[in-house]
Amino acid sequence: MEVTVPATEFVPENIFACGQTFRFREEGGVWRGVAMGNLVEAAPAGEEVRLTMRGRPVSRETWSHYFDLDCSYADLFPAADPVLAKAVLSAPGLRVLNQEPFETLISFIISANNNIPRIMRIVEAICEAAGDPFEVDGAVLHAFPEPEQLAGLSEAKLRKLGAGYRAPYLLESAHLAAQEDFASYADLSTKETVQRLQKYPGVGPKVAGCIALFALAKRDAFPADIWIRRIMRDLYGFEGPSDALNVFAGQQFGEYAGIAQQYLFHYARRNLEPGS
DNA sequence: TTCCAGGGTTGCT
DNA sequence: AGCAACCATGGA
Repeated sequence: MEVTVPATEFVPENIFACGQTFRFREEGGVWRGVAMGNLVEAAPAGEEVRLTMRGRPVSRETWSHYFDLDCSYADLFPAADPVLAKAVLSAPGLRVLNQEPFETLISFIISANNNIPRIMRIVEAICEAAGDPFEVDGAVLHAFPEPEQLAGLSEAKLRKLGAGYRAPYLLESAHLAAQEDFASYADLSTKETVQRLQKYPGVGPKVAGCIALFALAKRDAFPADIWIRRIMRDLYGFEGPSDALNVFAGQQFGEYAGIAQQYLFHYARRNLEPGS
């Protein structure tokens, strides 16, 4: 499968290195990662970016949804916010993906009180330990595990892979997810979605917001990590619990507040001071 | 050595 | 309901 996209609408670094997915790396100007049992490559091709997917057959429509290609990222927000406008200008070609729910659930349980390079290592180790192997050009890659496959690992094994104290959360959540139909979340409001996701151990309001936004297409979900809280405090003068922050974000950024959140996250990490 | 990272859970008030 | 201590790990 091959898809080409205008380079102005798809900047791999601002998509894959933005903390929404943890399986993509850059090498020699080409971004590679695994999604939906495929090796995904994003390579520059003149005025376009060529996306090449190899592995388990997946329809073009599914890929289009994965990369959110049917959504134009121009004019998503109310026009009168200079901070957001600056953040948007600083991250051209950013897109919010629609990832697999179970992978997103597990990845963001791991993300709690953790940093992105380490999250990537742990996710990769879990895929190698429990995911279905597949071969592309003689290289062996691994899909993200199904819930039953992850549930088959021991707590000791998960700790050895770097999961630390989150190991039991991962196992219990994998067992729960094996009984779950994530398609049923399509009919729920963002608020109901975020509440229901918190039945998973290791999932609080922030992680639930990430799953809602990055996997369940709830574009008004507004997950607030330390960087988002920092930028909301310093540049918007807002501090408060996640419920109040969601209300504020909806008023300030509109129905695509989650996409605004992704621009702001990108901007904060490049322009704000760490710590405090 | 201490602090920090896309936080959550537990226990106390 | 709000709040603080605690939680594995590794890089800075």
